[in-house]
Amino acid sequence: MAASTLTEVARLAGVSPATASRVLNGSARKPGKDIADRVRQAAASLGYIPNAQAQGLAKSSSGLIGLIVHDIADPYFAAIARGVQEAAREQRRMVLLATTGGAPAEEKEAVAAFAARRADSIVIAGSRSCRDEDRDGNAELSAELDRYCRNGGQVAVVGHPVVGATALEGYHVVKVPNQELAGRLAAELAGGWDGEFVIVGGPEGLLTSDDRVRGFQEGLERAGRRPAEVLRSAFNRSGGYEAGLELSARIKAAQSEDGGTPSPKLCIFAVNDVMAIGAAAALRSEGLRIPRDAAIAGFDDIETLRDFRPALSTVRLPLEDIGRYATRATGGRPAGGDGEAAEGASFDEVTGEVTLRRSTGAAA
Amino acid sequence: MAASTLTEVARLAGVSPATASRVLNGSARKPGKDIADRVRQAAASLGYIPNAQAQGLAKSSSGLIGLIVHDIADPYFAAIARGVQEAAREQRRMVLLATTGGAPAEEKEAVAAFAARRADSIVIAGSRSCRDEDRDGNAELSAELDRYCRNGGQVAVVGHPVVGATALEGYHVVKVPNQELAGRLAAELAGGWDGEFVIVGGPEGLLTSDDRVRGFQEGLERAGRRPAEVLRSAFNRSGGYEAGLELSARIKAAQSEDGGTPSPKLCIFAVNDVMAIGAAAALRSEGLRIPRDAAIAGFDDIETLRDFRPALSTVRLPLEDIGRYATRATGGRPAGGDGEAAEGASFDEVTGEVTLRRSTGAAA
DNA sequence: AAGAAGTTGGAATGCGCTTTCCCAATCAGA
DNA sequence: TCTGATTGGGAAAGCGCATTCCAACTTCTT
Repeated sequence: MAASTLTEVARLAGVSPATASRVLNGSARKPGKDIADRVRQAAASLGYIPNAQAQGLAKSSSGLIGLIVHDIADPYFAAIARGVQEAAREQRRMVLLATTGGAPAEEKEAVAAFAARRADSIVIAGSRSCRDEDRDGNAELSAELDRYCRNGGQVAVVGHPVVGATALEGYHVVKVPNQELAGRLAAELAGGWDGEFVIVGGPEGLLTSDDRVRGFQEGLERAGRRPAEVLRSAFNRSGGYEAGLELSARIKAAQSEDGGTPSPKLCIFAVNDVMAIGAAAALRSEGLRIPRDAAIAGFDDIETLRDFRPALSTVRLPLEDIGRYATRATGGRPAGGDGEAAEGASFDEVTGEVTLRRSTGAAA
Repeated sequence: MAASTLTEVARLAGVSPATASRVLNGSARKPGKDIADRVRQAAASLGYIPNAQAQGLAKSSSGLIGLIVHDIADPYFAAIARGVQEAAREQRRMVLLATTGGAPAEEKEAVAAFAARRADSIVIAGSRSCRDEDRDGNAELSAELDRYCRNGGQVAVVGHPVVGATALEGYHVVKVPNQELAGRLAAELAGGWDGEFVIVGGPEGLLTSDDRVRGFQEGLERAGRRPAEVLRSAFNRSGGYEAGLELSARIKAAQSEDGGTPSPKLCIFAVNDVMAIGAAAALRSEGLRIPRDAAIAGFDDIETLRDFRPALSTVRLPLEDIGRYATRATGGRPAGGDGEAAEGASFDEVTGEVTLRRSTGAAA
């Protein structure tokens, strides 16, 4: 028994399908009150649920918004997803989810799949990559996005524009000032710290990581410090853990070396919170204490990690808002509405806030 | 410029749409090699992307799977979502996401929306509620689910069956032995603890919470302990925090009361990890230490929380698997396949594992 | 009071694709 | 060489809905 159709409802109500359609779905033309009631009643008694696919086909628009993340279980993406979800709800649209592990080739597949489903818009979160191995993937991805936009799709990407993408109409970027914020973090850290700095970064070519590394170095330079060494590992907790082990060894070596007088301590900047937590776990597993033996800071201010002790110094990013903005950017009228300039690509920018806590020796 | 259509491809290839359809999408009939190549080439040169809506309409099946969670940013749901997503990928389907905050009425809306989109199946995660205020919502939800199943939809719910739902064909439940596991946790805890127990639970009527509370009490009883007092608050971090404040006051009072000789310490069981973390944060903010002044245990073993110190005793649940199983249960052939019995509703069961850690004084 | 302007419901068309059903061509068997 | 069985491609009928165009009314206007 398939679900009942508009035609059945119409027949039961003794009207034409056209009329039934008009009353059941917001059409410009409102049929007479009595007829409308009859139709509505018929629909209710049949348990009629409009077929969104058919509606979509007829109107060529689906009420769908595609969300692309690296990993939905990563709290960073989960937070963004929440924002997207909320905004989608406001706009009475549903979100389609795709996870790609961050590979541009996979992302291209996801875009194609969304396009096939005629999603009205697509939100892409997760660091862009410009690594060599991703060159082809990026090219495919941007080609796919181009096509999607040209066919009237809206896309918003969080952070960086897709590598190689041309800025056509319907292409939005929610910019995240990673570099600047990392610089500010470095500056504030440098203000209260005499020791060396070391950066735990993701693989080279991951734009988000690179930006944060670069910004941090700039911040150090402005503060008159020498550049920090950069350790590279995976952009997740285990990457942080590995780097942490490496650093533990160094710290211990340094400690035993200079016998009594402790050398200036190390301050570790991990380019995101989960890496920082991983690194912290590694230090701890090696018997080191934070911030006694080393300070540590992250980036993102992941909610679930706020109860971590010692509280992690980090840069708060309005993750949920980012998701919301990205969604809204793709949301309203197609283009050139009443609002601000809306020709071609649009760029939103959010901001963050340096948040010093115990892990770098801050008071609270 | 709308995306190109099958007909255009067919025209370019000089064949009929029927033939084009047959070669481009897995049909039983395979056209001749030369023709197939021509069609494929035409499709490639046009950048043809099949319109999934139209396909869905024609075949009445969408390749969509709906996922309903309370909150996608909650790590519990995020983990389940990851499992669902993975399984969906295996089945070459896409997931539609809906968040409801746990209200049955909202869940009903979500089911209706999924039904409208003709999702092939629906996975519902998140505790069922049997509170009075949700009575109507539950009734609507189960009616909606019934209809959905009767129309050939597959639904899998995690934990408990939907309150009031009848077990028809296509209705699956992935059972989580909350009660038993909580009992085991209580037993193990009682083995190494002399003091009192207190339970921090969610609102009464939240089935998952209730089960865990009940199981814990049973475990205590079997261990010859008296039943624990139950504090109720919200089923999230802030609920845990509030309860934690309340408990802090009591602990302090008790401590000051019996001057030197410390009274037996309190062991707090929070019915999920985030509540436990909240409670722990509250104790800490009141200057209490764990496990020195009180022990604490949670439930779920949320991944992001594993680096929390002191490490949280908890019950590990295979969250990702749960999502996977639920998805697979709705996945394969409609019913009565080659596998096990498949008439009517089906029930899968996962299991968990008590994991004692530092927060309750365990060695490591 | 008669024609213009505005309503209101219905018939018909099309969205893009799948899937019978049909027909011409090919092949095996006799 | 002819018949019956296959095969391979095309024509056409929907899938369920929105929407344009029409026809039949109703309400104003002068």
